[in-house]
Amino acid sequence: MSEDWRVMLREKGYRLTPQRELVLAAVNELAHATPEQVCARVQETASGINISTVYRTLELLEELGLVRHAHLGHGAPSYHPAGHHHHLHLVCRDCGTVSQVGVDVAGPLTEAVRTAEGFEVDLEHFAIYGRCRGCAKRAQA
Amino acid sequence: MSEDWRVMLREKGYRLTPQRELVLAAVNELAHATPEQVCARVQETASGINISTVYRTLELLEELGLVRHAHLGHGAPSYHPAGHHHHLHLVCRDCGTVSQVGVDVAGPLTEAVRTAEGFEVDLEHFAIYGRCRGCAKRAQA
DNA sequence: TTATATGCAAACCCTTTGCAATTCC
DNA sequence: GGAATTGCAAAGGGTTTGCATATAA
Repeated sequence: MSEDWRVMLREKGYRLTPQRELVLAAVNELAHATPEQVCARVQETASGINISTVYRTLELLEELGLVRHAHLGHGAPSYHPAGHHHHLHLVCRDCGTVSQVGVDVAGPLTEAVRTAEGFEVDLEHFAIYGRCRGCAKRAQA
Repeated sequence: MSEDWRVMLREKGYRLTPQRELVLAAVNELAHATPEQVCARVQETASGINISTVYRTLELLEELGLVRHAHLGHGAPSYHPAGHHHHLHLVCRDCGTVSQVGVDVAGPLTEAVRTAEGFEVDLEHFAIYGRCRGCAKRAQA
């Protein structure tokens, strides 16, 4: 499975470039990273790479199903390997901490919305906002 | 209740300005609007108002609990009156349509996350991403 | 009177685009 | 060789900032 994507690239008429390999490797290593962070990582190896190449490459890798992105806040999105097992992101409005929970907690909501609206929910795309345990305690004090 | 906020403003040491009245009125009338849209609406009455005043005022009104904002997509946030009864936003990844459902569908998720993580969920802040009925059908075809 | 609020212009962050130069196949 | 890809620089959307001017209280 690790080499398949090079084949996939070619089959779709794309070319295999060092930049594309490095960007994919960076996303895999960093697990959750903004385009800026991916760029910084790649520049450790290939100092010449440009931020616009990173953006174009992330878009391509996402189209190929190799990476995905999630919006965890008001800033830049976060890219992660598509292979990672699924999880929701919990973002604390006060301290900004990001934690994760399995998608299964969303089962009833997903079902309810599907039944009521015919809408297919993808809760992984946007973070779930709220207050973490510590900040919730602090807020009610 | 409609005039209370002027009192609240003063008590906190803020001043009552025409700009603040107009921005609040615009949010109430538009129900869901970006800062840009609020600005445009206010300019119908007071052509001189500046976009930075709109940003500053929306922040203030939110601090006072008079308006709230939600992130419905990658673009600008959407401001709405705080009084409105609560609802979640469903955003279709394909056609972009925004629909609404009551907060109650989120009950089980809210409970599960609270129990498991001590995290207090606010599902209204970020939209729920996915595919609306029409686009879901189209996608599987 | 005087501290707060405004308008303006400039800067900011994040992202996209046009185009000439480069590189993969 | 020729099309796809890159780097660069410039522009774009959305937002924030510093500062002089205006205004509510």
